Amino acid sequence: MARPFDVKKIEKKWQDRWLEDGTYEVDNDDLRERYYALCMYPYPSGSAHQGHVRIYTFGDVNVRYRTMLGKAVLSPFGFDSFGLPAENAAIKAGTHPRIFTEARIAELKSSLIRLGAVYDWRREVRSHDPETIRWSQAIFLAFLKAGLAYRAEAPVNWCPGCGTVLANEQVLPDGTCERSGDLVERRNLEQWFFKITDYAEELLNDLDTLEWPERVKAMQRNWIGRSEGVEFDLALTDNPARAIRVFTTRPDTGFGVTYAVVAPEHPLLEELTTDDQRATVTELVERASKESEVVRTASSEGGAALEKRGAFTGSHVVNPFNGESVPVYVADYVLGTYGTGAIMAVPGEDERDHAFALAYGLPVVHTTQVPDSFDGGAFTGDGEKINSGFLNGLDTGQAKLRATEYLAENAHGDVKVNYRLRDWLISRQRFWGTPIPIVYCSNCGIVPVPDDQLPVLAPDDVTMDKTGQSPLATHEEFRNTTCPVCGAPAIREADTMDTFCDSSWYFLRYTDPWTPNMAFDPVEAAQWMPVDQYIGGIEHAILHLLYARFYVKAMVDIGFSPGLPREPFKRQFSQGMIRLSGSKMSKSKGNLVAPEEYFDTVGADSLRLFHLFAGPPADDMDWTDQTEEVIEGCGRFLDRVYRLSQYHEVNFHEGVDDSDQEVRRAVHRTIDKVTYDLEHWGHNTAVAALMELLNAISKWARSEHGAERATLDEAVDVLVMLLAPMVPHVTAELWEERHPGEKSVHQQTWPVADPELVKRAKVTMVVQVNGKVRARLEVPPDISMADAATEALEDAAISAVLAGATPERIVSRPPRLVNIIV
RNA sequence: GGGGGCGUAGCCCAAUUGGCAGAGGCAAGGCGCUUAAACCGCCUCCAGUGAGGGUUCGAGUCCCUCCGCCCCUACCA
Repeated sequence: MARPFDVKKIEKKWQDRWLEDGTYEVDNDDLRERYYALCMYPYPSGSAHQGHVRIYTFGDVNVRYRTMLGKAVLSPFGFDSFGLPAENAAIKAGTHPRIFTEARIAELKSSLIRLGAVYDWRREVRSHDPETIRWSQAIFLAFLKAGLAYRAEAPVNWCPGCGTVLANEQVLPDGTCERSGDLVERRNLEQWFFKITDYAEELLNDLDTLEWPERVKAMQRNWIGRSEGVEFDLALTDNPARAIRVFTTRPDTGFGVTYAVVAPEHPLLEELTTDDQRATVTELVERASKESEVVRTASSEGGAALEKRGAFTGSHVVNPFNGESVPVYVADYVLGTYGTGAIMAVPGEDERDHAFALAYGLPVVHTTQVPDSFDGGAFTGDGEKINSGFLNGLDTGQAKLRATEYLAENAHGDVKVNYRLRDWLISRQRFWGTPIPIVYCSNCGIVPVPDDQLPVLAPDDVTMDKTGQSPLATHEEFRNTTCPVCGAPAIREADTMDTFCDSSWYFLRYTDPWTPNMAFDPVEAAQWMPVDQYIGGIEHAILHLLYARFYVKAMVDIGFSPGLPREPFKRQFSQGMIRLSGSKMSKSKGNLVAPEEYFDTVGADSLRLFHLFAGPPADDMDWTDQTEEVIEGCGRFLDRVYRLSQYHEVNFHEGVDDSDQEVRRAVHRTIDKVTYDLEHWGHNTAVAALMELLNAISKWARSEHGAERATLDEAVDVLVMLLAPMVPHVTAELWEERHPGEKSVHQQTWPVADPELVKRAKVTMVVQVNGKVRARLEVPPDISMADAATEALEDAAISAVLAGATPERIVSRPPRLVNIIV
């Protein structure tokens, strides 16, 4: 038997119709209840791969399902079209990144349309469009004006061979450049930052209000990394007026301080270094400053094991707890960017300090009673204080409090909360990004480009390679300008903004890309926001989602978009990734499986159904040898639906009987099940339930006894409607065949289960004796505890087993089970 | 090192959240249809839940210990 329908023909037919009719376009004055459905806008890497298919299928099911629930669904799409790959590809191919990027966008768009995913394309946003650039720049300037943007020196990866700055991803684990193989160095450049740390506390606290996967929230919490402790002074032994300020979360271990450490970047290092130590200190500082971040971290498989390198500065400080003088070291394991850039070292209770102490022959003192089983070097657990003067005998918690008070009185101690989160470095020494709209004037300093001169657009004729600096810096015409304030000759900023800036507000632009002279009308945005369901890859769990949250909070606070909720994404979902032979399927890994061949053969509906059915949406999925067969199985299921819908080989009888009632019940239970599953990300079990329903209807309708006509009509209509969000083409076609002249299935109202029909008339209750199943009884679902027990005891099989014994205890859990203990 | 997750038929996965281990699918085998094969239809086979212990009338589910795999993060004091 051949396939009952022409897949390619009907898929094309409906895709054209959805586009032509604007079926999924929604206007801002729509009176229905609003729903904002959003998938993360993708970097346009070319035609879709299975990862795209998966996310956009989930997204599309949501859009179509919410629409059938009667909502005005905002379903926009756009492209994160700035970025490094386009720039590199353009350099390689000798073309312009825009040409390259727009060709990739066209490919991806075409894949999406062939997948049957529907969007309001009128609202399309692309990062590299001049209007988008304009508003990305306006937001930057608003941040600058509000004091949320500032300039500071920061290290970058510098490749001497390429004469350019590299992103961390371009540096290989051994610290060499992926293209030239040269050893990458660290260089300090003046760069722009956003003060995201101002929002650390709120970003952390508001996580509790979000309906996001726990693992994503956990990742953000770890990234923000709040820690409470004490900051205090370690006075110099030789000059008590001077002190090194340190931060610790373990003030209780103060008596165990046997040395102190400052970071190589510490401002006091110069002063601390004595002449006889200068040579070694300088050597260490130089080495540390040259090494790229990648090298510093790449070899750190299991951080604590990393070799600790340092040098004695020649100075000593006084431990405020016991008055002892301890040496000050400089070491690269202390970071200049965290806390105060200096620490008190407690080798008895900190593993890193212990490793350093061991390497440099420094004493180790334990201030916590270690358990008998402990045989390691540093004990980081809690316990009774020892060797700790006035803290002796206290537990860790009490000792922390007492030590904090002591430091406040004796060492300028202050309770302090530190965050791991750093300010966001947004400068990129790249061409293919949003230019930072700043001019440097020798008279006026840093001058923002006035609003009426936005957007600042990069010229097209820029050399992108081997320049020694940002590509834009080499373009004289762009670079040389006049100061907007005083009119004197001035220099334009040549760096571009991190592409995460673009993706931090694109979802606001979607809500109103039309109003002239505005990024979006805040009133319109406030009507749609927050996003009701945001879907995207787990790889964006931290940065993108955190930056976007920061942007929205900041934009509200500075008055750029008043009235918006402070959290942009109410519900977030991260679908699992697809693996091929063990590694993530991605363009960079070159292990893609293109969906196009499936569109041409089994069709988009079958492929969609496969992705929905393959497993729990949040779980990773392996693309295996068997996958092909499962996809075909999904196609077979659709064929069976099609034949059933046409009443192929179906028999009929007159009048409604028990068999018809049973099917009606199955239909309504399935409505319940599928609705629940779509709300709770159980797409795989929803599909299974629909397969089960098809089996049930099919068996009944094709039996000799046959089906009652109206019952079958309802059953098949419901089946088609429940399937519609998942397999939109075939269901649209079937609905049209079954209901010519009526509105499309996608405009139908989502079926509602009749509670009376969902209830089961009879339930099988298991009767156990001592945990062993001895009988099964058909009982009403609302049977009482007492009745359940009575019926169980009265059962012939049970009394036979009991043989007159008196039950010691009867556990009655109606209507599922009764367990008789003798 | 820290955080999160997973482990159930040959394979992908269910299990009403503590109540009969099996819903769905793939594969395999058989039968029917067919000149034959594919397609199609019907049927069958297959695990006691990674290992061990605990709580409970009852554990795949809760709690400990261990094993294996995956993801994130990492010298953050």
